[in-house]
Amino acid sequence: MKGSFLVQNKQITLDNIADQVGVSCTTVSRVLTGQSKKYRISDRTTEIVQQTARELGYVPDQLARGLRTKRTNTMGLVIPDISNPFFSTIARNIEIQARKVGNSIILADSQEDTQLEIESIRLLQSRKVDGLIICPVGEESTHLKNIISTGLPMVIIDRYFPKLDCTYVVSDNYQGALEAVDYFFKMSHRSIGYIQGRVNTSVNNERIRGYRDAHEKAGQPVDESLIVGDSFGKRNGYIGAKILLAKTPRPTAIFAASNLISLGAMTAIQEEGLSIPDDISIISFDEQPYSEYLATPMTTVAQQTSETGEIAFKLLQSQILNDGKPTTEGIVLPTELVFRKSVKKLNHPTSE
Amino acid sequence: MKGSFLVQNKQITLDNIADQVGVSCTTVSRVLTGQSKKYRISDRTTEIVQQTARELGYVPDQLARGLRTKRTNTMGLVIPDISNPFFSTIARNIEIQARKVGNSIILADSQEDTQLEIESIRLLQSRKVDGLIICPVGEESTHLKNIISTGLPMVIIDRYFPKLDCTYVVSDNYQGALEAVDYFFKMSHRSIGYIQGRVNTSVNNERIRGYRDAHEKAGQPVDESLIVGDSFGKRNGYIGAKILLAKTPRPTAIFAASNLISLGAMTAIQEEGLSIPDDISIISFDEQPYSEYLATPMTTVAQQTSETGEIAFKLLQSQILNDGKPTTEGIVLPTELVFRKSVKKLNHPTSE
DNA sequence: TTGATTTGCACAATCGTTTGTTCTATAATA
DNA sequence: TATTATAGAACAAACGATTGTGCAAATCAA
Repeated sequence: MKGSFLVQNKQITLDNIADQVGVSCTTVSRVLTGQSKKYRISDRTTEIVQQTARELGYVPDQLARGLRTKRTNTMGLVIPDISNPFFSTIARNIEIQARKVGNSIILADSQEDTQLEIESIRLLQSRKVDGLIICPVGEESTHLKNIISTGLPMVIIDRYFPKLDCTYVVSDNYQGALEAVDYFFKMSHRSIGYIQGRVNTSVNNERIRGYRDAHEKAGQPVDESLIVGDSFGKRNGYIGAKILLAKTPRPTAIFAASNLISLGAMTAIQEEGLSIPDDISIISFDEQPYSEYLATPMTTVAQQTSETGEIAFKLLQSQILNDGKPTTEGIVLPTELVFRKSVKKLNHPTSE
Repeated sequence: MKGSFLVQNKQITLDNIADQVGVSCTTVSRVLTGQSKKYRISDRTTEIVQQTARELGYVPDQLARGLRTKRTNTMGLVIPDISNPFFSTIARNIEIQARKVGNSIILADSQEDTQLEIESIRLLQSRKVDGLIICPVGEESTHLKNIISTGLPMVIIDRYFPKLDCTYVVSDNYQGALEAVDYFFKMSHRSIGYIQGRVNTSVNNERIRGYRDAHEKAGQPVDESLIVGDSFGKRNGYIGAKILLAKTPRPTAIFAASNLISLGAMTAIQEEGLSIPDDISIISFDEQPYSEYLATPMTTVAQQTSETGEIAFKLLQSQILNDGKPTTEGIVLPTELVFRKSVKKLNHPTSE
């Protein structure tokens, strides 16, 4: 019984409606796209067409429509790891904005791999997305340049490329890092380790710049050996912390470049039998829902993730409406240092 | 200069290639879809066509292709909140599997709203997805029944509907809850609060059943007033915990139905000046990357999120290949109780 | 009544692919 | 040499929607 004679229902088309009403499919199309007035379709006809369309449960075929109009109302989203709350929050807000205006999002997870990123883009192009929102994984940008030359509207999020003529939405990584390290100095720390993310990305470069400038402001030289690490992942946090903690004298503070890095660092700290903030202070980039619930509530550099998503979508949309030409160079969003318990005030500077 | 005379590059089509090579577009199509042998296209022609396709940078138009073949190699994914790590992990694994076979995922966030869920489904249908993976938000299922009668392949994840003839992938919520509450009893707890999620969902029903059966096994009556709450969100966790903690005598343990619920509960516990596990023990559904780093490392019921995504996609795919007819009734994945520090062993039962 | 307008709609091409069928040389067979 | 196979490729019709233009009938002006 159950579904054994199931037959794939046939799709209702404009022609079906046209036949039933006794008009041409042209007329049906014009009615259903709200162009009755423009093409002088009588009120009576308009009424009947709408009625039967409703009765038949007509759903426009976006493939056919897109083929003809060259607009799919679909955008591609390429991010390195959708399971990372930082990105999934961005994704969510992009999707919400998109749906508000009847657009859909095709999601591609590049898995932190430039090759997969390139493939993803190809796939999205073949699906005729109207535009692209992308968080590029690496320092490589020639494939991005290619997209631009293609005329496909694009906005880059989280990272940006100085030489690329492409709208971007990023956090003020420089300011965020500067404030964090400033704060360490204010709390009398002098030896501050930095576990960085992927090197040569704008994100990382800017944060390092902030780290350095904070040192300069404080009149402290930068100890290059205190800058460790090479990715935004948890494992790198663990390794980086291990290295820092093994140094003598041990740094009194760690600045972690991502939420995952700080998680990894916490494991290392725990293993060394040290405690936060008594033995070691820590500030982490990326505010998370759980930040305040950690063993020691974490002082973090919060980025505006929701806003990033919303703004990115709106910029992309305006670029699409502007014939594909960018309407803005880019937007940088301020960060906020949220103070909690993971930084200890030292009584006296630890270094000479 | 930069891009001011930018012109949207024209799309390369089969016809373009055909013209250049001097064959018909039929031939080009057949070569490029690997049907040279089948249609006896000479090796020479095959070679040249492939060559020029490459040179011209041909990318097939999936819209046109889909229009003709009725297959888009695109699937819809509808989930209540992509920013929730539980769902984003599932989403990630779905996407990874999908891309392995050249499929794309259109993401829709229903925002825990049945109305939006219905709209999302409509939108996905109009985009001609080959199938749907959905985590329905509510207890309502008539719109799902409609999809099934439409013949659109679908698999439901996380939740399921007994009366619906649709493949599902869920966790063994009953077993997970049973083990957790069992464990509480083993640790001599007798008064165990349960902060539930959305009522009348299969997830919640099963967990409550586990909660009850564990009581029965232990020969303990269920105090209905200890079952509180009505959603999987953080706010509900806070409110639920507030209510439980205000009771006299205060329950000695709380079972939280989601990661967000336990986060909210922790705020309440903190506000009451209580500490975990000394004053109150807690077990939370959903293992998270941060679970072990919490103020008190959290004992959790871990679900197989990655596997859920991977399996869901594969089931959907096999259903599609099977002419839309389900190949399995459904799959339930075991949970695992991961022991940490948030449950205290009581020395003697607290109640009579 | 005649010509000019307006009203209301239909024709047919088009978007880029796929695919069942047909067509034309050439090679094989008798 | 006449006939039949076969290899190699082209024709043309879809798929479902949009859209510039054309064409009657109805209305109006004179």
